[in-house]
Amino acid sequence: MKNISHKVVERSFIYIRALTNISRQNKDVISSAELAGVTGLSDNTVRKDISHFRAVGKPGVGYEVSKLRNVLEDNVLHREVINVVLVGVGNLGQAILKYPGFSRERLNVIAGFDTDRSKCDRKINDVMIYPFSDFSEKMKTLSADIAVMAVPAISAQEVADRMVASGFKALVNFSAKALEVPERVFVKNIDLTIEFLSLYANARGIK
Amino acid sequence: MKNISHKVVERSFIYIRALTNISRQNKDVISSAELAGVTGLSDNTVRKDISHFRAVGKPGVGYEVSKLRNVLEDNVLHREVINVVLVGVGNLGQAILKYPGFSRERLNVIAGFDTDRSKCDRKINDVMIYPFSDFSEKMKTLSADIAVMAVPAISAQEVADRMVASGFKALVNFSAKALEVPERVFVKNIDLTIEFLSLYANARGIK
DNA sequence: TAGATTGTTAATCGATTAACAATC
DNA sequence: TAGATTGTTAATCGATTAACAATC
Repeated sequence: MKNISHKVVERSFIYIRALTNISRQNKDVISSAELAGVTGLSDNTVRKDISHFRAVGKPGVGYEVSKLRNVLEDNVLHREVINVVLVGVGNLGQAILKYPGFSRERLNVIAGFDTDRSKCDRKINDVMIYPFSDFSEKMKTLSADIAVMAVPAISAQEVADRMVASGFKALVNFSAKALEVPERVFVKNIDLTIEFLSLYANARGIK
Repeated sequence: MKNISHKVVERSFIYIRALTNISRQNKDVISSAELAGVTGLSDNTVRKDISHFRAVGKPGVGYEVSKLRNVLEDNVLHREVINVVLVGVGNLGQAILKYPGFSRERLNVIAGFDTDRSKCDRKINDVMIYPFSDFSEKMKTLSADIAVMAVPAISAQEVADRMVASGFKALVNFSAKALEVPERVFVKNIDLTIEFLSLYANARGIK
């Protein structure tokens, strides 16, 4: 279980989801080529990725669906419930609170925070929203794994600092700000504007 | 302007945005090291990226901010207005319709579509929502560059097929489905669940 | 057994980092 | 001029693809 790259981990979750669908169709065995087909990857990549974990396939036959899923889930911790807190309950924040995909995969939003008091002290989609000024205090009683920032770029660094101070090691940053955090903290930047612009540029053929 | 990778294009937009901020501070010249600082990249990467375009820096001095921005904008087509259509006006779709970052960067949502008729024939954030059954017909009169899919995985392939049939070459796919499209069509997959799960796995130390 | 498919090693490809001569 | 910084080439690193012996 050494030196598994972020890309392999990411694809492992894609395999897990595909295998879940496949087992619903009462299919017990799948080849790397078939799994590649449904995930849009190559059979080489599938076999290579799986080989990072415990060998579980049968040459000439393929992979037992449930066994492969178990091995992958064990290795990427898919069995655990992941608690998420959200800072910034604007349009994007509320969409995240209501995102139907999360609960299916054990992602559990346990609290929201906002500086706008009119949004606070009520529930959205069963999730309580608190004033951001209470963040550090609240986090003493809540146990969370990931913090999501759906805040404007201007306040992003300040929010990140508070999260780091509260001990978060994993931040999702939807703002346009490049966050400065200690090396031990993992930041996933999701910048919709950049994604859209670069997709367009690529499709228009900058190459 | 040959063989510019997607990553270089993406970072070019990040540089453009940083340079816009910097020029507001009445700073005329910037070094690769300074630009690296504000974008969270390395000075080597900054210089290497810029070198893909027309040389514009002065050894010993740095880059003229406005000139560098112009060169980058020209090369990644940042001057153009990009028209976007949205299919799926659920929570995530509505957040996209209202996303404040888009208009600042010339991303212009021109229409929304949904199968739920109760969402149709009205405006959300000034954008008209139409029944998805009218998609192909409507697209004959609208001119759009990017199509965004914020629909459930189950209907994603069908929606993508309609978009391809209407001539779209660039799709943003927020669903969990791996889309099958012709090679000429560019797909950007943004799967929030996978992003969150893999961030957590990485932070927990799968390595 | 013959055919199919794994697990793994080697080859390729691409991206990042290092280094430094050129030059402002 | 001396110091600073570019543009570019070379070195390194990592990820993907190809290929095939092992084996079910």
